[in-house]
Amino acid sequence: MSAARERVLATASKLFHREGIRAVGVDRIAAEAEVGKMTLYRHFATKDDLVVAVLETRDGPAQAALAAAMEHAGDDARARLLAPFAMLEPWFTSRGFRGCPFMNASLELHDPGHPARAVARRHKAATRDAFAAAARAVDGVGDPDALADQLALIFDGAIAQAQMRDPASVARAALAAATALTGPARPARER
Amino acid sequence: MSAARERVLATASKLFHREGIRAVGVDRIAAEAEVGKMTLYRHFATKDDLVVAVLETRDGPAQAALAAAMEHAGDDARARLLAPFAMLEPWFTSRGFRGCPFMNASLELHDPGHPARAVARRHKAATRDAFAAAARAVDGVGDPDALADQLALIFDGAIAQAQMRDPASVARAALAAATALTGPARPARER
DNA sequence: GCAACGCGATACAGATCTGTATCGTCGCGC
DNA sequence: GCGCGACGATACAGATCTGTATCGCGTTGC
Repeated sequence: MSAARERVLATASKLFHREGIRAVGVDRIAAEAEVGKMTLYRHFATKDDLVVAVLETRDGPAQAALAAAMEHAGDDARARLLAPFAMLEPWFTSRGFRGCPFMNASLELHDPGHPARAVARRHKAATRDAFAAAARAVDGVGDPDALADQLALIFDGAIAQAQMRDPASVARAALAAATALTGPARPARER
Repeated sequence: MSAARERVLATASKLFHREGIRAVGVDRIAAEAEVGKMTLYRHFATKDDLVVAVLETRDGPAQAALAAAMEHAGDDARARLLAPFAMLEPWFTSRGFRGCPFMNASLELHDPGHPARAVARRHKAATRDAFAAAARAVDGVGDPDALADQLALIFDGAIAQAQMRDPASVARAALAAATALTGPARPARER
């Protein structure tokens, strides 16, 4: 609604992701958003409220990007399920890669009761459900829900490890593991 | 060597893990370690130095715990390789579970050049190598190094997700994925 | 018995953080 | 044309953080 509010959200989102939540103060956010500090506090009562709002605005686009990667993979259901893993390597090696904002927030805001962590939990549940829906479309998958749990696990593991090991080899390992767990292509011929 | 230094290290390790690195100040560490602030700064020139020292003292015991879990699994090489994944569920559901200190530090200390992140990288490389060594002992594993990459990925993914999803089901998914990727038991009979 | 050193306690400097208070101004609706 | 509300700027309060400076005590080696 408000242009100032949008500028604050976009600036905070960028700075939080690039430098961390605790490392960026509200003064800096207001200055870089070219907004008075009181304007910021009129829209977001506390910094925690701003953090929650930032994560909530990031959830939609993040899910859309996952869906777009699957959609872009074409008609084959197995290729669609594995498409997110194929895009990990270019993502990890892209400039400014900083991991998953929801995971970062959860681990940085150490208190388990922090409201931002509830947003992260919802985001992770939605991601897992997207994998489950895609897995149900693949022939020969015995337990799509169990497979979705495993793929979501690999997905987040790759994002976490990409910041502690060689990102390209982590991405390749994730794709290999996801491919192996999904099973061979077109086993329907067997039946 | 110094008793005061040991108390500082132990106290910092506990507080950093429980409440986060940035959330705990040096005044609090000195007070809870029953040590003067200047004593702390005589042993560790800066807080970053203390953080690095804490992580370095945690590396040895962490590797030892992994090795002990494998050792405790008995003689079967495949069971030894999978033993770390079998212990995830009790670990995740134990009181005070706070994830992996090295991963937490890496994501909390957002700057990629922070010296603590180098310690975390070494720790993760050592963990992967432990998986690789165990994988080489298992019959029927085609590429132990590739399998080690995948298992390390799942291990860290489980630790990360355990803080954002139901820990017990995350642990079960990790064990299932690791088991599936390692392949069937005793395929040597085939050849 | 004494000198030296490690240690604890405390005060301080300087920076930074969240959140509030105040004031002037601009723009839009009525 | 006018009043009201949103906005920008700035100063401030109070807390907290890292790192330094200083002083006095106790223990230990010689």
